Amino acid sequence: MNIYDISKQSGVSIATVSRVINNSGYVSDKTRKKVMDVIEKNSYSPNVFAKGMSTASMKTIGILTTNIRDIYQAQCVYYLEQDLKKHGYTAMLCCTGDDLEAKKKHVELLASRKVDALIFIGSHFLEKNAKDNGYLYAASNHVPVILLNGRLQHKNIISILCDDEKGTYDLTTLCLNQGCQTPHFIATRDTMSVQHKFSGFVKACENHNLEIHKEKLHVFSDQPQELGEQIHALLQDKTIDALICADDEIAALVSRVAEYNGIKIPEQVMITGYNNSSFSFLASPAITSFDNRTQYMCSQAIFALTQVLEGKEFPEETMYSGKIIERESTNKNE
Amino acid sequence: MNIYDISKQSGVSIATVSRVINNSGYVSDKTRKKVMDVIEKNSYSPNVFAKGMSTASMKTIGILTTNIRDIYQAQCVYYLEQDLKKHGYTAMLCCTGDDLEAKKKHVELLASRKVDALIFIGSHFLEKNAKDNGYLYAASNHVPVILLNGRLQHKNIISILCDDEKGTYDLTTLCLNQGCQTPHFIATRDTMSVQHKFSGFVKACENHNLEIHKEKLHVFSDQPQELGEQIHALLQDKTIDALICADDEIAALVSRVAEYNGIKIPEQVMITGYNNSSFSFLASPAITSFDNRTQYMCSQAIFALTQVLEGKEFPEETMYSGKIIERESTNKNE
DNA sequence: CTGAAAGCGCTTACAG
DNA sequence: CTGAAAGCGCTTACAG
Repeated sequence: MNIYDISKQSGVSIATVSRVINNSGYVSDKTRKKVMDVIEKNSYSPNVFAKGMSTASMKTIGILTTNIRDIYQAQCVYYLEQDLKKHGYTAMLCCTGDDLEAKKKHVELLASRKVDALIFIGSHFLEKNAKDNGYLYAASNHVPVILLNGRLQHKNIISILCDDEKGTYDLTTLCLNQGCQTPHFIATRDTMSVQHKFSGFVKACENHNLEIHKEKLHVFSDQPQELGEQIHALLQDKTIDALICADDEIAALVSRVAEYNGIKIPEQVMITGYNNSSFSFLASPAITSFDNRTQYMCSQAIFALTQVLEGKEFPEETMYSGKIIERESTNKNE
Repeated sequence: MNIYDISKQSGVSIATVSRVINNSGYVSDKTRKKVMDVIEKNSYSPNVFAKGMSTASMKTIGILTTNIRDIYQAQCVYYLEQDLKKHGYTAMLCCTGDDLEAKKKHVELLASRKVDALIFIGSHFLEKNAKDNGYLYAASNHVPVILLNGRLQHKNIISILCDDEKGTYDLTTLCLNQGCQTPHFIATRDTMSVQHKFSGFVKACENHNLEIHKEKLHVFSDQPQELGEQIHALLQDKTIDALICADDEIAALVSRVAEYNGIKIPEQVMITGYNNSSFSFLASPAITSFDNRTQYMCSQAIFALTQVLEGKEFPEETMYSGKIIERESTNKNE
């Protein structure tokens, strides 16, 4: 069943059928009804390939995530997909991994699939080394790019993010205000986002007149096994009294290892996570975390997208403030 | 840049260019080289829409998940996507939610996108009520269907699964062998898969001459808050000495609530999870779980897909055996 | 408000 | 081994 069949059965030209389908141009109500009836009777739906060929769009958006198994990235994909379909778009998903070459390959792959835009679940795509982000600029020359949780200034790139520096500043301050003297910071990858978080960490310390060296930033392995061992080694340093973690999963593991070492939380060491995911409240003790407004960011991302795809202008950057969710891991009085 | 440009620049017809691109038909080495050079010089890649239009395929597979935020489903998507791209396919992702009507809508959506096949991250798509699965049969009339973690007998449907009945049987038996007398089973949705698990639970009990009533199967809310309260209420029943949970996340929450109630694990109540996800080993105490071979299932799913799409025959059903991962939550001697 | 016709960029029998 | 040509199913100026 194609547009010619509909045309024949309803006794109008294919041009008119097309107009009815797309609600474009003028069609008399009478003709419209006639055509609609035939379309519905046959439950006809237009061939997307042919449509794509004439309009050069298939209403498809590429979503890139480094690792969909990461509960936070999965959450982003969930919200993005939800809003995407409200606007008639479908999501094409790519899990790239952390390797830069692989990321480039995936961008090319999606480009060859002629997606209408690209959304990067961002913090993992922004390397610390600025020149490694060239492929993002390149991508934005062909198609609008949305950076979720990351920031890059360039034509055709829109950044939607939460103030991670402030977030970590607040989390660190929370610990310091309760008497912690030697906080350390743990991450598993040295991304831009981690840099921002670390910078918030440093500012909070400076604000409390604590000396801060780079040695208090630990970039550990992202393999659970190895990560566990590195945390174990770190915890031998009994001066540490707070561990600010770049995400909840790290924090949950820290909590486990601390328990294994007989270290009391929060009495001996305070722990904070990030993202306010299930890991934070399923851990024992529950972990203080930071709600970085995932859902808002995702909605905004899709809204930005629709605007840009309609040729409208949209602010280069949207930054949300997040909020601390206090739990047992930083509360000595509970 | 299109096939005509390449044709002109290399001095051959578009038919030949097409043959070179697709490695189809006969092309002399000399001609092939000439064409390839031009293609590479221009870094030309064929228009997927036009290709799709002539071949009626865009090498795209629809993956349906009820909830990508579920760590287990996310894991499946990860492995599926990984294998899919090895075979030149791209993944279109839909998160349907649990509502039956919404599921149907998403199947139609993907059908209208002309995906080459559908993969259902299964257990959540198979309703207990057989007649509610009609839409899956319907889908399989248009396009090959792969059911991951679920079983349905029908032409053009291939089921890949792990023996969940056996899995739950083993987990339950593990507890019973250590002296548990009153195990209960907790799930958050009454799917086919839950039915199988419950049936394994029942068999293990019968095998230990324990009476089993339907009242020992609890189908609770899937909202964490409410679920927590229901678990809390259940734990007031002090006769319960083992809780077999349908997945790790439930188990982790049970563990939290038990701790809150001063119930010792495993001494007073043993707990088992399912899927062997991060939740199981990040919980405290670590939770005994069941490795249901996600990665094997996913690889097999994609292998099956490629076979079927090449018109080859493939076994209707593949069933893997899983394995117990013992941890502290069922080990009184540690 | 409606239709005829060109165009989008491929693939693939068919003929040579 | 290669090319001319039909066909895939839409959209959209253009003319009326």
